[in-house]
Amino acid sequence: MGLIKSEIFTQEQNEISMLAKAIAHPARVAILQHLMKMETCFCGDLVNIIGLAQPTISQHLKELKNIGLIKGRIEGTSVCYCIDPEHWNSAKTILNAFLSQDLKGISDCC
Amino acid sequence: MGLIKSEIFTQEQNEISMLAKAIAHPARVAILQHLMKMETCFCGDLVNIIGLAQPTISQHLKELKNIGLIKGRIEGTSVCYCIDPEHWNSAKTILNAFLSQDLKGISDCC
DNA sequence: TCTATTTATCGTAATATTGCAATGAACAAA
DNA sequence: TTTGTTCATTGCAATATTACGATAAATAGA
Repeated sequence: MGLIKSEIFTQEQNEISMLAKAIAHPARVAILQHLMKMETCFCGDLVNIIGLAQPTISQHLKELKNIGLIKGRIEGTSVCYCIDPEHWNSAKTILNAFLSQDLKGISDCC
Repeated sequence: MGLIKSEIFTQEQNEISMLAKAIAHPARVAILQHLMKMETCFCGDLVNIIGLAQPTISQHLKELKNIGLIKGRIEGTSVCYCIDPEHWNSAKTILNAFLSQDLKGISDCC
């Protein structure tokens, strides 16, 4: 089918999986790492740094923007992207809560 | 294409994205949440709890097992799954390191 | 105005993912 | 042995993702 049955899951489960999916590609990981490291706002040289074609980078940026992790501002003929601090922190909180649930009973039973 | 160009990324970037991909489906999130909550080892009633067909659950379990987040032990006619604590903690460390990189310069420039 | 630069969008091909029915394999119990 | 239970695997259809060439849109500078 290729179609996720989101209706049968909780909102939390869907949210966690959607945030994870945003990170589930090395190019998007690279973009986020770069934007985090930059003191100044980062623009479209991502194309040069990452070795993918410009339309491909543009597409990955769009996905990150759609889920809210980054935002962009047009500056002349180029576009300046940066992490959206609020959404980023919100995502961090949600994923951390999921990851740091402690394992009941050490559970190493297999 | 549909094919990720892993060669052009660092091992770290590939690892982060692969771990994220394991979590990038609500059914796998639900399975992991369940296994974390269970004091005892959890078996195949996942099919009843989550509303997906048995082969589908089996497939998701396989993916989680392949990446090492869970492991299974055959017990008579059924199979007992649980979190693999070492790999789980390793995954947690890697993802946390990525998530908690601090944003240089607050970077809210867009 | 004309040209160059930067980025987004469209269209498309290749591959991956999701989901399930059907089936098989392994074991337990009658 | 036969039957039932549990789970994995196979095969397939529908959809999603990844990647890029071609092109458009917007602006800057000559």
